This record gives sequence, C-alpha cells and structure tokens, in this order.
Amino acid sequence: MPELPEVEVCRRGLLPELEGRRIEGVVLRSPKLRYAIPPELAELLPGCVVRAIRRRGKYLLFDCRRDGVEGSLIVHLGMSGNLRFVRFGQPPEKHDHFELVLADQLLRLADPRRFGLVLWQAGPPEAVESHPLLAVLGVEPLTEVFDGDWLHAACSKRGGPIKPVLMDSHMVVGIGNIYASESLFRAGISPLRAANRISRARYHELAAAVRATLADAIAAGGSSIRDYVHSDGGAGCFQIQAAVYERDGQACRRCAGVVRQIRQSGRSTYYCPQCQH
DNA sequence: CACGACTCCTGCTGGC
DNA sequence: TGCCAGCAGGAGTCGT
Repeated sequence: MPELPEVEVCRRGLLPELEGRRIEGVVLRSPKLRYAIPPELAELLPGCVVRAIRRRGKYLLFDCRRDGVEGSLIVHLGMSGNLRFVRFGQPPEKHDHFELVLADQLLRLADPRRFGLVLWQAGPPEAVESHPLLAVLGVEPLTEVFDGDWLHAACSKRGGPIKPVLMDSHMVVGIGNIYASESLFRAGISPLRAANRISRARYHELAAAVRATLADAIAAGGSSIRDYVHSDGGAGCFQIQAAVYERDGQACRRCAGVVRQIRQSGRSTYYCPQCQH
C-alpha cells in the first residue's frame, strides 16, 4: 500500500493522538513479519512517552523515552500494512500483529502480506540513522538536495532504464511503483530511457515532477487523514487520480495517445509512448 | 559496481 | 462452483 505520501499522511495522522502520550502497554500477536518483532518491546515500551514521530523514507520512527530507557521504534508498512486507532475491546482480526496500548485507545498494526517490520533501535533519536536498514538509504526527495543537478549526477553511471533507477531507495527514498510511473509521465520522460542519457535540463523537469507528484499526493491524503487512521473497516489508504497507473489501454490525459503497460525489473510500468520520450 | 532475478507472504481476480 | 495462474503499492540478497 504505502509509498512516501501514504506514510507521511499516516505520520501526520498519528501526531495529534500519539505525540507526547504515554504508552501503557504493548501487544505482540505475531512473532514474524519481515523480521521477528523483538519480544523485549514488552519490557521496553510500557511507561515510555512518545516524544516525536519522524519519517525516513518509508520508515516511521517513534522516539520513545522513560527512566532508564531511550530508543526509537522503527515501523515499516511493507506492501500491505496500516496503522489504525481502535477502541478498547475491538477484537483483533487475522492480520493484526502488533499494538500500542494508550490511555484511551489502541494503535493497531495490520499487515496481511507481512512484508512490513517492527524493530527497536536503542539510544538517542539520532542513533536510528545508523541502523543497518536506514544507514543505506538515499536522499529524501522533498528536501533541497534533491534537484535536477543532484539527480543528473546520481544517474550519470546508471546505464539501465530510468524507472527502476528512480525506485532505487539507495539513491532516492520513497518513490514506489505508482509514483515512479506518475512522475515520469508528468516530466514527459519515457520509463525506458537510459538514465545516463537524459539531459541535465530534463532532470530538472523530473526532479520537479517527483516533488509535485509526491506533494499532490500528500495534500490529497491530508484531506482524509481522519479516515486514514481512524476508519474501522475501509480501505485505510488513498490514491491520487492516476494519470497513467493502472490505465493500460485507456486514453492519455494529455495527448491523443493510449496508455501502455510494460514490465520492468519484475514490476508493472505504465506510460504514454506518444508523449513520453 | 550496476543490474535483474528471486525471495518473503496473503488475498484477490480472471480464465477455464 | 472449484481450481489454478498471475498479479499486487517493498526491498534485501544473490548471481552475473
């Protein structure tokens, strides 16, 4: 489910209910997501105050502290995870794996495909950056370093097609399969074009397109934050109006062409062959 | 080093 | 109606 915008919207939805609050208890229901959930969380977390909720790429970081304990809870939602506030007594469902017990409600993690993770990094907030999973991450696309010049340089040795490169989290974080296709459409660049054969000027277009696509999605999700973290049953996720994603065979929204679906590195790519070059 | 295939897991859809 | 293949928004690991 989540790419960067969904994770960011989730973070913002959690803030008012969780930041500054005390964790009363935890429930560990499933031993194994991508990794085993550390059992010591049952001793570490109760009594902790959540001092901040941060995001790095698609990872959510909950900075926790109490007497004798300081560390960050690391949560990744994988392909199918979501976090949701539920009332006490709400019975857990099949894929509810983990929850934080708060004074007045529960924060529950569901993840059917179990590609997500819940881990712990001891130490002050900055210590989490050195966690092996986070230390290898690339730049944040919504910060100032991510611009056309930076992208141009970062892609100068990448001879493969641009779309999988854009999704490489060791280079740039947060751009998943949907927003890679959408950003390339917005920039008018073919997903098949070799990354090192794209001009600096076009990389400026692409950087701007990535930022705009992610920002639009965050804005769209922001309007439904309460649904995103509070709804009981429903989707628990949102999607922007896609220009090309899952629109194989349909009319291009910009030209007279037809959107096509292809496969790159095992993932579906959607683009308009007529207006993307 | 860069790249693509493979891997983890469950659920849903479409074809027969 | 059942069964099976294929696919799904992530990302680490491994072989070339």
